[in-house]
Amino acid sequence: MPKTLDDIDHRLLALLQQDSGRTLAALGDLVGLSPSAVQRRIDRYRETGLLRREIAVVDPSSALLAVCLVTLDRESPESHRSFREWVQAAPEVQQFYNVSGDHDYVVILATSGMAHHRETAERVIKNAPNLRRYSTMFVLDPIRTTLTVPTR
Amino acid sequence: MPKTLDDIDHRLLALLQQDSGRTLAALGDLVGLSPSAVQRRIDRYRETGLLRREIAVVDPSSALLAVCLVTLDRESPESHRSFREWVQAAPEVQQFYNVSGDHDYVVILATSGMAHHRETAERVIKNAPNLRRYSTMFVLDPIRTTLTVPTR
DNA sequence: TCTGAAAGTTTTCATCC
DNA sequence: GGATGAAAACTTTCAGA
Repeated sequence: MPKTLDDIDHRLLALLQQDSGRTLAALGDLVGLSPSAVQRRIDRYRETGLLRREIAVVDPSSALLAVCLVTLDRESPESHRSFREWVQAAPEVQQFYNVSGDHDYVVILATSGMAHHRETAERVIKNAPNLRRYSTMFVLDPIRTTLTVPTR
Repeated sequence: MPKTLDDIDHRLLALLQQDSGRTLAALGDLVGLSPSAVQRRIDRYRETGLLRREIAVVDPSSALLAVCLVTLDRESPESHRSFREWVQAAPEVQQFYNVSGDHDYVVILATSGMAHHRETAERVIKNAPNLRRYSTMFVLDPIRTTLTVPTR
């Protein structure tokens, strides 16, 4: 249970989401806290599950990104379940959302090029049972790619 | 200039994109290299710009995510430029792609709830000059949210 | 209960082989 | 690519507010 976060917590979380490579001392300077106080707060974020992990970000311009919109044929739970499992098994699936509206899923594929993309789309999406509709938008320019979410 | 990456580089980069919290010793064990050799490789990734930074990942289920598809009215460079600037200025814009196909842009908004979303969509997107079409898919379940890209 | 400071431990960095 | 010593960071503990 995340206890109520104060203003310093929000600033700290925003900083960590932008760049977690800073030292505790540097973070402390930025928010006005001692390094140990900063560390205690970060520990709490991890314990409560608010902070999941740290990752290294690779330059996305070296990859081919594609946003795929998927609609399945029916609302049968089995077809959704098997579709999810199939998609989740693919390492090329960078993001995978169940969404509201005309489509059921948004799948963002990250591949090394068009040949790899075609192979992946074929294997991961087009082979899905009960696939009704499927469209692809290729990313021409990844203007911003973050995972930042607001904490308040 | 990324020199040609060998197999160990690819494995190292995959590990770092999954979780960069590991020590050099742990990484070395996983790929069969000494800690200092691992460090040299990581330094090279940073120098060449392949590795941009490290970030902390906050649990996305605490936020309201929305995938917005945007089409502008004309191909006038000015309207695209001003739209980009306007969108880029908003901290709620988690991802922002220029894409091929019927739509011009995909914008993923991360907000604290529906009230925040409506305010943000109004401010960031609906006020755009030359906005032709705009649709929103709310994320019901963020099944996978990574920034992983293939390195080969 | 939370903060800040200091001691002990681990990791990282630079140089050498 | 590996190994070593030096520097830096992190973790733990403890005293104070």
